[in-house]
Amino acid sequence: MIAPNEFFKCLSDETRLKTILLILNEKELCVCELTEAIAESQPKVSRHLAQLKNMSVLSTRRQSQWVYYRLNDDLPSWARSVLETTLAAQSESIQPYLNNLAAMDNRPVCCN
Amino acid sequence: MIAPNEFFKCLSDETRLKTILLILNEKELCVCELTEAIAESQPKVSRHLAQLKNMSVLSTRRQSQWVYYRLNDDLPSWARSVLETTLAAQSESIQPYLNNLAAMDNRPVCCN
DNA sequence: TTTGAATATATGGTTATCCGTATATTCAAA
DNA sequence: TTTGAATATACGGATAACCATATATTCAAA
Repeated sequence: MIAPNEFFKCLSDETRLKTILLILNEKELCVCELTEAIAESQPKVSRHLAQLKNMSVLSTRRQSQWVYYRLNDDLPSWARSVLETTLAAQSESIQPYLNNLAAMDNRPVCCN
Repeated sequence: MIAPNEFFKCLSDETRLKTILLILNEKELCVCELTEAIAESQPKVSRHLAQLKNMSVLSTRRQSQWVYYRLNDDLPSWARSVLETTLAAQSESIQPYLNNLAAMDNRPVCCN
């Protein structure tokens, strides 16, 4: 049961907020997809994702070499609602990152 | 036009989040009311309020000796919606602070 | 015009956050 | 069983955030 201010702390970093909104938009994404989409270093992305998983905001699924992150199913409904509201207001500003995703070479094929 | 992650940073501190939710619930509150409600030092409360005003989350109105803080009317609707959602989910946990307010001695009378 | 209540700010110190770089781990294909 | 791609973590250093304490400011009543 994440405390509200702790949840907001998760959203207070630009990199983390971007990744969360992209994941919310795409259902699930692996680390290399996110790294490509937001054009940040792999360790930086990975570190923030680990933090979000640790805070129970995200959960993971391993698919051979790839680790897919998605929203934690147990996220409280108020928190999910906050994210949906934010995504709706930011749909335009995340478009460039979605474009990067679409243009990605050798994008792993989700098979599950 | 506050950036979403900056707005969430405002909510990431427990003291700031408490004050914002109380203000949202009560329409407007002065510094001494907030200080009494959440039982924190006056400089601490004042500093956080100044920060929230600086970020355009709150606005102020002077009433002789008292400075009343309220939500900034220009707050983007997504941000206001986030706050409403959070307040609805936290109405129980802010109750003790509302009780402190109600029990406050020499509470300034709002006359405007 | 002095006094006291309400509020704001300055100062210095402590802790938390974030980052780049380097390295470790895991897994599957060769 | 070695190699390379994907991911995770460790380490140091820089900056930001937060706080307690002390002091300044503002205003109205005396």
